[in-house]
Amino acid sequence: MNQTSPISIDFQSLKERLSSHGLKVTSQRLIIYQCLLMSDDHPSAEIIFEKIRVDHPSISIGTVYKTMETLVEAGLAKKVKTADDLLRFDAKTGHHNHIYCSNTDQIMDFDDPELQSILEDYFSKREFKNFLVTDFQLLVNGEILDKGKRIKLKQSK
Amino acid sequence: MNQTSPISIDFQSLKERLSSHGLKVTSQRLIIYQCLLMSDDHPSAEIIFEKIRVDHPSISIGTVYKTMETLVEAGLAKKVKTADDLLRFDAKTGHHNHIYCSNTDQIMDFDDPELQSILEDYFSKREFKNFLVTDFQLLVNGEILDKGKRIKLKQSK
DNA sequence: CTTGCTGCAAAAGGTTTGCAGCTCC
DNA sequence: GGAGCTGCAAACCTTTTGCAGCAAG
Repeated sequence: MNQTSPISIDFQSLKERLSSHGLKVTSQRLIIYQCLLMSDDHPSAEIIFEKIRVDHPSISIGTVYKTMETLVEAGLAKKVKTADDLLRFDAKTGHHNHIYCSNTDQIMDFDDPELQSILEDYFSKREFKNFLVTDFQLLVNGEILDKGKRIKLKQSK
Repeated sequence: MNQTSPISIDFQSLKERLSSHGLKVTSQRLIIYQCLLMSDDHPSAEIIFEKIRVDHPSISIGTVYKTMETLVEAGLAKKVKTADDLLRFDAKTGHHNHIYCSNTDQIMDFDDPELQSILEDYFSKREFKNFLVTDFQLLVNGEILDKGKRIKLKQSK
């Protein structure tokens, strides 16, 4: 878990990825998408906005929301949600599970081929009456024991 | 899945359950808790409010929110969240998984002892460095094939 | 040129909060 | 009688929307 993304994040490949998904290439989309790809912490729209704003003060929060929605629709990002709150995003669109720490509010990727095959095996055998399974995801909740490394990102609640 | 709750829902037992959890017994809490227990569809605060309002027009939405929060804190209810949106509630506090239909916005309980033991087995063997697993939950996404039975509850989106 | 994206500001939910009065214990 | 609930309304925050102007293809 927490490995770096295998996707190259130079603007040229991002441009190609956007246009191959039928999206117009704009500087805002490139920056937002790049920011998401460089984040391994499943940022919210607000967090992406704050990060980008440092270098691109004219960006607007509405654009971030719209772009995230567009990326999700295009299949270039996924929505993630925890037992607590807030919508957050993930550039890894392949199947994987998540670990959520309720103390620090961190979401970490949790990729384990063994678990994956256990679950796929189970679902291939299991029949659902009148229900088509499109996707499944395991969310592991718990607490990071390694204290003091991070502070809670959330604005209280 | 979709079995009726094993919890008795007469006011006397509800009173006892509330006070044994250190909560004052009020008519609003009894009604709200009873409504949640009788629901197998993981209602939102808004839905509970609408259901209750029919017979108890003086109830306020703020009370419903506060009471739900209180019940969750007391361990008498759980929060549930889907890949889409909205916070919803579940009176079943024991470990179980959920099935979510993105077409109708229904959340169904998904209790399978076989799956449960597979997962417990996996987690007992799996070690997490610096992470204490308190809970895990599988969310199955998909579509109900049995069309026409229900309409989407959600107010668009 | 035309489509569709951006920025702005206003609006729209859903949820929380402050407070006075009332209830339960 | 006092702690702690309730109802009401206002506030809050995140997200969405409408629209005029602008940029990409």
